[in-house]
Amino acid sequence: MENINKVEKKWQDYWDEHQTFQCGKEKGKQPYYILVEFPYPSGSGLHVGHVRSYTAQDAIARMMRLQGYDVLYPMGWDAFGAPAEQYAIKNHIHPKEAVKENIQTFKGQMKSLGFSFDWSREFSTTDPEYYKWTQWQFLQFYKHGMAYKDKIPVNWCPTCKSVLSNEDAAGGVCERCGSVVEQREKSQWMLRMSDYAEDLLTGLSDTNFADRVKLGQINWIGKSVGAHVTFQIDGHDKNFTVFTTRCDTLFGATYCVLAPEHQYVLEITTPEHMDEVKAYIQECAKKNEMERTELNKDKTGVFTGAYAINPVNGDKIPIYISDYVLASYGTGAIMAVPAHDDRDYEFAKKFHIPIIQVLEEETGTPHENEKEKQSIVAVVHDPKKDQYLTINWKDKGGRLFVGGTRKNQEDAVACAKREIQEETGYTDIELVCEDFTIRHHYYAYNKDQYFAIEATPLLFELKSDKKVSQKLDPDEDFEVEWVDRSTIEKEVKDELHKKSFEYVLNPGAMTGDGTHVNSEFLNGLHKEDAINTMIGWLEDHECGKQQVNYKMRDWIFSRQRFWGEPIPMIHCPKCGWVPMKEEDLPLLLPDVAEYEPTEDGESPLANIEDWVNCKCPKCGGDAKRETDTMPNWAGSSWYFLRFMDPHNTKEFASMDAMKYWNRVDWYNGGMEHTARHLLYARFWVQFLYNIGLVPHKEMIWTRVSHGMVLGSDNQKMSKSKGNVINPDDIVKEYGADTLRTYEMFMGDYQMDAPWSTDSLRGCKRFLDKVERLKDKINDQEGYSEKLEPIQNKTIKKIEYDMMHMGYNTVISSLMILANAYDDMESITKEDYHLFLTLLNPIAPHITEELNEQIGYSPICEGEWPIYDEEKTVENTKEIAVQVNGKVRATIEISIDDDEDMIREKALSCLNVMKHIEGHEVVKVIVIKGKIVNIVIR
RNA sequence: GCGGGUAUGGCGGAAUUGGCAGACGCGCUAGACUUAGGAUCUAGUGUCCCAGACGUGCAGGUUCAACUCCUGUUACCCGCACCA
Repeated sequence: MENINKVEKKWQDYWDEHQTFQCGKEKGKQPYYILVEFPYPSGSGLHVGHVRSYTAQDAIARMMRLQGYDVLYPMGWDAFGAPAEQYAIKNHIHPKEAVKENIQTFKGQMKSLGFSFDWSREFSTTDPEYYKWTQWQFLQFYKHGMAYKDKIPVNWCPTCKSVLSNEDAAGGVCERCGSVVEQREKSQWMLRMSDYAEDLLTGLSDTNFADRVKLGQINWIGKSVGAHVTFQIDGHDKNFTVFTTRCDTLFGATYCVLAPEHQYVLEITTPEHMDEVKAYIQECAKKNEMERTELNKDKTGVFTGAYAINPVNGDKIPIYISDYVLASYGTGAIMAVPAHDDRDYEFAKKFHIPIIQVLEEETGTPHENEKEKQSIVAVVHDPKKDQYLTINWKDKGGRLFVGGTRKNQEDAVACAKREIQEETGYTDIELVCEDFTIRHHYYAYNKDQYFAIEATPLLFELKSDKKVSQKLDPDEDFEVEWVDRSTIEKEVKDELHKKSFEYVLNPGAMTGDGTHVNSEFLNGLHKEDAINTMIGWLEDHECGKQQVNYKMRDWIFSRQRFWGEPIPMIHCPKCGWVPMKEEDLPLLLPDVAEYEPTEDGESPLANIEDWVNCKCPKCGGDAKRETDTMPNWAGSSWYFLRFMDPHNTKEFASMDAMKYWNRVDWYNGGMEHTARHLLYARFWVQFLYNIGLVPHKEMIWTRVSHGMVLGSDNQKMSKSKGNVINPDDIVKEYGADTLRTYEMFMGDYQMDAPWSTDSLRGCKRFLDKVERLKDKINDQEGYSEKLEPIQNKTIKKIEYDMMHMGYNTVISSLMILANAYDDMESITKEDYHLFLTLLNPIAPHITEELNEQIGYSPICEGEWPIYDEEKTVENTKEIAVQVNGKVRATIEISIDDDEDMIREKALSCLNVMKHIEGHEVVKVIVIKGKIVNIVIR
């Protein structure tokens, strides 16, 4: 098409002039709300990644409008935030100006791509008319006791001079600038999001989020059910509480650990340990989170000199402090059970703390009337040959290690040494490790007896080949063989011996399920029952109770920045914190030229005296404003509600408008926002619901996430890699429709896909071909009969695929349809118009233009075609005939052929006959309309 | 370590319920039309020892039939990461 950009502009202007995409105007249509994450208007302009998701949602919006829905597809700007502030500081302009410029760029780009947004609903989170309501909602949080100020250790970015949320400081580095985050104490506004942990979890069942999105939410909330257990401190009139998910292992607790920041540490530390403890605490304070959570870090810690009393057995167990216990999770204190927790195991090994096994893994099947025995499984390793000593019982038991029963008073090691000597003759061996016992059930045929044995796995190292003669019973008929590891993995079949080998080769805590031992009233119980029994015991003895814990904490809601919504709170020396009067909102940001953060980390607003000084709304006395602003996540937590009623000056959105649109039917965004933004937004909405301001507890029904557009080198696009594609360049050279078509065609929408300019050209060729098809138009009326099946099938497929995000197959089926048109001598005008309508949601400009050229009224004002199910079925079909699962022929079947007929046809194929000749036909499977399989012998 | 995802030609990727693997596009090869081709058209294009056999990361299993279901395993990607 000549001058593609001019044609595109023509139709963009047409849509603007006719307000084609304004919604909510007509009564009686079914509303449908399609949402894409509104962008942060950065200085670098629209990314091809934006184009991908906006086009996808645009295609659905355009199709559904033609189908008669009242489609809300809005766009706005999430424009508060650090980059705009930084940019403004650098260029000595107000961030407002920078944002205005960027919005203009973004909007221009979006228009040039023909997205069918309802621009009449546009707003920016930085508009006072919008952030007035963000502030108003903050006041509601405050008034309902959901916002509070608290002095807490916070993540401090020394470069941005700002406090960061845990989320923004993920991994111990500032998300914005990458600096290493420090810990500081600061008074911060907080929202009680943790109160909503359970509701946020259960609310997921009222949504249709993709599974991976739901999982992201669940993991972030991090629920764990466990117990609180209270430990008395020996010699003190004090106790402390630990959180544990495994209170069933309490009999195995051999020490406790407090976080270095725990309030009791200095009080309980004995004088002789004080110096060491203080030094350790200091060391930890210096370390930032990054260092503390460093990979594979060795456990560190010190003994306080104090002891705790284990409530179940009265044992005195040492109290340590260590930074592997986090002050911020649970109670900041743990009971340590080294036998059954990996971290405790590691710590206990390092500090030589006793390890008590209280849980035995079980193998085999339990049976009545079992005889109890204690036994060993001894693995002997020869380091010189890297082989293991086995006993090959051949068909009388296969390959095993040395095993045997413990005699009276004999310990496991002695027993193992004796058995090794008796069965193999080796004597010069050294114990490497003795692992946790395993409970094994088996049946001994020779004794006609069921046994339950407690077996100790042991590992020895062979020092030399020194041997004495074996001492065998007459019935002991086996070969002693040294074999390597792979042979053992293949040939040792016995469950107990297999497990034992695994145990001794990878010694560590036993964290799985099993049977309790050494645990008095829990003995014999499995994990689940034991936990319940123990909780009952703890509650009866008033030293513990069931407790649920969440990883998710309260939301730190303060930022020491200029470019955010001011928090509408006033501090009065007499009245304390006082909320602003609602009628005084919005609290505007001042128009000043300087807003660098202060050195001590106060918000830039603190420097602006005119602004800070005010009167107390309660007593009228001199007071000061809060100078912190809200985090970036605030404005984006409710913007989708505002789109339903964007010009309302009395409410953030009217209940009527929200009831009309009902909720966001389909929300698309990046995977990177599916955890945090979505959680904040849901929390915000649930709160509004609880105070009666929105119609549903969950206002977002479906949430999907798109894959990234990668550079042609398969790497994330970035300026430094030089692989960035600017959508403007593509639009200019190939046109918006080509870019849109390509981005929909490039691959599975939910997965990352690399950019390919070659493939883009292919899409251009496709659109050119569509244009050329116009030359085939004849002067006949209606649809070409020959094309009707494929036309109807294509309509059906496109509808299905669109709603299932199969955009790439939407286009491939359109390509197939185009090829079918191309194979025709000629096509009718109606055929052509149909094709243009189907392609229109993806490529709206060129289809409108061609449609106009053949004399039709605009597609955007027309209707989506309705397919005829009957016509999607073709009269004849070719199906495959298999012989023993291999395709040997194809046959043509007619729609009314019955099974016998099809069987007949299949069996009479020449090639099929050749393959069944001389064989017996066992059966013939006929799957109607699909396949015939002839099974022969 | 935990959680999730992915693996199919030279490339991007199809295969809705187990039913002809490789749709569609790119790239490539040959030819046609052309002064020309980054235009268009025609034919071809998984591999091989090519009447056939083998092929969806690898090893098994279920089935008349497996990319699809089950068991085990490897690699890569993403998220979380001492969460008791």
